[in-house]
Amino acid sequence: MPASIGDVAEHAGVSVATVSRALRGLPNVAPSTRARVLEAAARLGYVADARAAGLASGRTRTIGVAVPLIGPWFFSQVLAGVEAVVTDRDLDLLVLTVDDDAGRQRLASGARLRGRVDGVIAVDVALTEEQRATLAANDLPAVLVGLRGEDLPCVLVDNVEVGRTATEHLLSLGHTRIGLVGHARDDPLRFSVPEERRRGYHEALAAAGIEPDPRLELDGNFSIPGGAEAAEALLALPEPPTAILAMSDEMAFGCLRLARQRGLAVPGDLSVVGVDDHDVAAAWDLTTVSQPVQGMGEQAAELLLAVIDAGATAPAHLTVPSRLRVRGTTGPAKADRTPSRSTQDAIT
Amino acid sequence: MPASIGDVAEHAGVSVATVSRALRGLPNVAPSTRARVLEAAARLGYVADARAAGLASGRTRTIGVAVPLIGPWFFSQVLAGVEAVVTDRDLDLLVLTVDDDAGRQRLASGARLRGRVDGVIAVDVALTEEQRATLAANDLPAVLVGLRGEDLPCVLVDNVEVGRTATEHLLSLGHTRIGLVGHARDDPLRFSVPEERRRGYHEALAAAGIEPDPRLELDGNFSIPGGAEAAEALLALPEPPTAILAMSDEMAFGCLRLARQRGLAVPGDLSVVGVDDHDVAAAWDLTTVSQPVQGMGEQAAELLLAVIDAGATAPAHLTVPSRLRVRGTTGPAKADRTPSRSTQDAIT
DNA sequence: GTGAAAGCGCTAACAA
DNA sequence: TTGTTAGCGCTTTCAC
Repeated sequence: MPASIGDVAEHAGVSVATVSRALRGLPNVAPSTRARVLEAAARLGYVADARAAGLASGRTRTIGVAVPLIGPWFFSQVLAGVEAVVTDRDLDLLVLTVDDDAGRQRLASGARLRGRVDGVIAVDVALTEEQRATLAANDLPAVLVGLRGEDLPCVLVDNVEVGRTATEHLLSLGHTRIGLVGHARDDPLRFSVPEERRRGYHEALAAAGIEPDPRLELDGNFSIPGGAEAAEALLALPEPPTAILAMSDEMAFGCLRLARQRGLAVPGDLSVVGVDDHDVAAAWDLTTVSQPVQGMGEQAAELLLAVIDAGATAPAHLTVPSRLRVRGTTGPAKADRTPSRSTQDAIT
Repeated sequence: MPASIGDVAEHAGVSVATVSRALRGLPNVAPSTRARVLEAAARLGYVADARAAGLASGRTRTIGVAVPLIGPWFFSQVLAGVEAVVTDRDLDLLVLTVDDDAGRQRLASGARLRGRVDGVIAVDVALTEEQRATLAANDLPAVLVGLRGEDLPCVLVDNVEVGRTATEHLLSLGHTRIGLVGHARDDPLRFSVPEERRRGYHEALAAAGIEPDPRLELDGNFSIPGGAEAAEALLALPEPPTAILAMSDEMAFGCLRLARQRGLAVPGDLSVVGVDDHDVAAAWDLTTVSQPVQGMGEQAAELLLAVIDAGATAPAHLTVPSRLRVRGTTGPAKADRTPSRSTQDAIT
């Protein structure tokens, strides 16, 4: 049975109101009184019950983050970013995974979050148009990361630019057959990231006068094995690509693994570019388009806290910069690759 | 202003007690009454306030996880494991970072957690003996992951075995000069993992009749850059090692990067073995000692829930298995490496 | 099967 | 500067 505020009051010989004030550092408490209260609280090991404090004050001092998954690099980095600012403000962090429509509905309606958090950050949560509206209409302050929502503050990357930048880099190296490894969602209207990156890829190809070849665009499931499988399928094509743009570094790692298994030189036989700038990317010497993932979490948290503190403001749409980082996995396209390959085959 | 239980009661024409019972699925509610209540609740979009429910019931339906950091792979995987079982039981997850002594003290004393969680899992939190005792004496159910605590339930890996297994593998390949890249904590009594792995390394060397060379044991900070730096220093030794045991895969990645930069063949010139079986390890073909990281999180959560549900039980100490996974970064030691190197130098 | 009422432990007006 | 008191919104006896 932990000590309650009444116990402290009794021991300090003051009222509970004074204990509350003294412990929260409010003004209008005599220094001597405050000292006595602090002493009594310390002696009793008193800590205010968060539920009771929250119930009475209307606040929870907790902010929620909704992610589809916790384990993958991207989400763990966003979480770390949010955590940094949340901890800095002496708030707590509630993490919830939202990976199905029931979860999205609960999130949008505010169910399960009432009395738990003062606001929520939804990271790559593929809400329907209607759910977004519900969330916005909700009394719960919310910020979106990764996906757009008109009437809500968002932290976004220009994913069309991401796709275009990476593709232009490969084009500039002379590649003309460029594989695209991404993710085919059931509903691209909701999880729009792959679709936008693909658009950038198409734009860059078009600008170079290259006709996109649908056979070069494969699903990689945003995972390492998925990337490997996609690369395998691409390389099995009659006219395989000389370069691959993977929509995440993890898929790029899968491509690199497959290339190594096939004995292909990178970038000699195959160039690979990723997206993210994963911690491991530099160690792997992977060319990639970086995004400030942790920074996105921080920005989202700042945005959310501003909404919570200031009440409703105009929903800010923040676009964070991406940047091409050229490293060792991309290089010039061979003038003629197929011949040299035939030669190899002949030798074998 | 969200609807309260009173509003629902009014709309359904029953008392608040009945609403509470009906909504929580308790028995002793007439089906027709329950239906009316559910209908009213749905119409009003009613959700019980978690603070009020918690205050009245004494429970929070939330469990806490304390980690030193959120971003690194190991912690994000443990979190994912915990999250899986927590979500399964329809509980919430509060994440807090504890990375300094003030934080450890707060955690041990239960401060900041009162009224927030029903129990806490501390992952690799380097508590002092005294703090562990405080935590154990606390009314807050707690489970430790990674570090031992006599009077608390723990989920552990046999880290001596981890070090021994990895070292024996290298010895069996003929390596005799084996570098060790780990972490030098101020107080190895508190964060004992590196010390234990080092012990296993020493044991294996001793069993092979090899005298340990302190110059071969370096700090790698459990990070990729740290691993690279350590590898650099090791390779700069007059008699460089032919193999490196890195205490984490991330440090092993750093070693591999450095090796590649130096133009060293792996495993031809240098063998590298890690610990963890990081997602990326397989893609990199890294030999490593795997531990069921996500599983450790799950086990810890199960243990904690058992303590919460069943009250105080004998503190279980669970040891999860580690396993050597031989892949491509380890190979036979060259018979004589130094000579061939001199030749190279001469040519250059 | 249902309701009345007493808290849960705190904060925030309002008095003094 | 300090105390009194009325909630915050729910759960939980205890009656009926």
